Amino acid sequence: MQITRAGEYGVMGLMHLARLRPGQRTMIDEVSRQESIPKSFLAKIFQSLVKAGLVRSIRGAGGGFALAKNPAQIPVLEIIEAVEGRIVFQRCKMDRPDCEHAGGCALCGLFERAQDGVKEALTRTTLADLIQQQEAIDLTHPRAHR
Amino acid sequence: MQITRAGEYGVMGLMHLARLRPGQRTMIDEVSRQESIPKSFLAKIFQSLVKAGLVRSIRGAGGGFALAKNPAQIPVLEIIEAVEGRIVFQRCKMDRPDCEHAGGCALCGLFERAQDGVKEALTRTTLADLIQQQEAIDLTHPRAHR
DNA sequence: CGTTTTAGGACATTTTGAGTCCGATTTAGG
DNA sequence: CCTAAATCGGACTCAAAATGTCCTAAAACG
Repeated sequence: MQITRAGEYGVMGLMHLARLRPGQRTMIDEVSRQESIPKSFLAKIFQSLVKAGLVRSIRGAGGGFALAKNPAQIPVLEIIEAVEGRIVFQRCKMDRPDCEHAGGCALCGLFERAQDGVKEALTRTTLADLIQQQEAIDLTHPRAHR
Repeated sequence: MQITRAGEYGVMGLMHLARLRPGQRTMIDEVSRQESIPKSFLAKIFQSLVKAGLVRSIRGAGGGFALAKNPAQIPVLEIIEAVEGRIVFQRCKMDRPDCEHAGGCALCGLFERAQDGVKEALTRTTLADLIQQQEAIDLTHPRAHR
């Protein structure tokens, strides 16, 4: 019951991209160093983000990555699900649609509500919100690195 | 990002106990068969529930398990956390209290809100609610086995 | 062409999930 | 007291998932 490192790194990576001047691109190596994320792991994560259409990749010398959408249009849930796959708590319906609990079992109903609780929180906050919140924190609580 | 089988089985086991006449006890073997849960796995899960004070165990011949509290006094979250350990999404504060993000980082804040979303749903529903909901479902959507 | 950079897949390692097994302990009943 | 019936607790196994690493290919710039 946790968000994986991969998902977390994905969000951090996108936060990094979102802080660039619009249109500017940056390389995996840069992001990796600045955010202290293992480079080849981050590379793989970015591949998922590209496939999900959140990031634009430019190959070859002078290439790199850039955000493909406005940060305010990217709910954090979308980032995490792009990396981790869809969040689904409830099991019986997904394993087999003709689940023995068909018609709904109380437990599955509850799990679905719990899942919606997570998703709601992760949907309400966008990448833009996250950056703005971070700036507010940095302002009132300054620290050398970052 | 899921509730584990162990947690799920724990809730199912307690639902089973809660359906007994008050004061009545039942054996692991009985619960295991009726709910189709591997016996020795369920045994281990029940140990956690006993330690958490949700279930009373009676050892020796003629022993078994019985609910230790009123089902209406048992939020499902309590069951799941008894079995799985506490639900904590956020990682930096727990790995080391002097986390580099001290003072709060935006991402941890978000994860905390997501976590609260799950916990809220699992706290609001009690074991008694779950059983009542299940009865309602069984009524409108009858099926042979259970 | 050669260098830089992403793409993609195969591989390695560690942790977690999901059980199993077995000896110890407790208790009821004969 | 002895035995059968239960839970207790820990060690163990096995598989899957998380977390990376590595290497070759492909693309693009100069």
